[in-house]
Amino acid sequence: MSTTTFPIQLSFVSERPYHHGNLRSALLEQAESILRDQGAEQLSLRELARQVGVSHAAPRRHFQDRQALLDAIAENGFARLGTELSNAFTSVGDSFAPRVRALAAAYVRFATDDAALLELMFGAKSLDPDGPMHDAAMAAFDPVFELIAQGQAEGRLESGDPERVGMVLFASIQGAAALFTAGMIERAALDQLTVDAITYFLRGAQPAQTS
Amino acid sequence: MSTTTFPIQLSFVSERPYHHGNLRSALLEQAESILRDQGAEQLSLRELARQVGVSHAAPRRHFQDRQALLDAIAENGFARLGTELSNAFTSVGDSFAPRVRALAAAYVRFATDDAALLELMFGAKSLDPDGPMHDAAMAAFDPVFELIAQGQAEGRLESGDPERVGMVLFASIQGAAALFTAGMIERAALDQLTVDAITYFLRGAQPAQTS
DNA sequence: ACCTGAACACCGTTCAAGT
DNA sequence: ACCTGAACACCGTTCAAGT
Repeated sequence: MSTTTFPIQLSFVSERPYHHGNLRSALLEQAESILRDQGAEQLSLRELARQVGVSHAAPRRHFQDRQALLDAIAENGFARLGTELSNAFTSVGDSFAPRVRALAAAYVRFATDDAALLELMFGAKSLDPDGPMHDAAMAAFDPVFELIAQGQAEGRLESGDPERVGMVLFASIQGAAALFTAGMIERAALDQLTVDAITYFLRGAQPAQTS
Repeated sequence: MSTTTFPIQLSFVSERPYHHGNLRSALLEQAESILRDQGAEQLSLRELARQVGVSHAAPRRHFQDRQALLDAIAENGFARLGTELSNAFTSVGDSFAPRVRALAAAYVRFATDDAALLELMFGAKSLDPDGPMHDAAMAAFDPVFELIAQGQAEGRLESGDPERVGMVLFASIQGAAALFTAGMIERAALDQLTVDAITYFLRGAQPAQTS
């Protein structure tokens, strides 16, 4: 009779002995799954502990309170978003316009795949300037600003602080995803909106006509 | 000895006898105030009832559950947003560009004045197509689409479904406000971003050059 | 070091009963 | 019609105690 006969959510990540050494990651993993399926409001520490198979007080060792757990999830989210944007940037050749489309598509995919996570990430108060998560969050968007710099170097975008120029693109894509996850527009309208937002951005952010 | 000696939150709206006839609006008003100050998560039905001076079961007569209260608040929000956008549209002369700026400014003001309310409005599941609140929500943005139609009629915007064209502007302004309320950018950056979003939209949505 | 069990002060929701 | 009070099944958080 081994001690772990029940195949309780082994999940993707690990097949280690459980209970000792990786409670923290088991909690995070399960919490992310609940978040995705039920939303942040339905995420209860007690239920989470139950599903992972520990007492309701055990999570306290790893997360001081509910908010600390949510913050940790959000931080994971920014890390994953960063790698996904980075992948999109490098996996599509090196011309400017396709990269813009790939980056926007990657962001929209991330946002719509796990709307509750994105909401959590943007709801995290720790995001504000000088907050502990601000740098990690901004780092995720580095590929966007790098791309803007490329567009400027190639004369396709007006000059100026890449963060300032890129923020316009970022805001419109973020807004588009928000309209979809809020249910205001349907999937097809989101795709159309994404294309339009990119088109208008590229035309609107061109250097002033010189002829 | 009158029955109402304590001046418990008389608030703005009414000075009617209280307790009889207007519990519903008293609850809504107080709930909106709590929402603005503390956020939706801190809004407890029991505490709300306490503050309004009724038993914890009394709200049930007017709101079947917590979600119904939140939905009602969101609906009020869309109504108020509608009138504020409408006011912005009509209170600034009738030229196109100033109207765009006024509308954007009004939206940003609404969003940043009461971020928790906007989050609630966009979080309301009842927003999706065929949901009970979708029409009321879309109606609030009528001034935006009307303005787009004006821009098209004056040859300043490319033709096409005004909803499609306007959605790009709407998304970018909404995204800008979201970046601010999330704490990612500061107030000054939001103002700059709003200006840039409008500029890029106006240039990018121009009819194709014909010469 | 890591986890448990009991305890405390809250919730939302329901329902019989009061006026 | 509108509200109350008790009850139920949950919470998050804390803390002494176990191994």
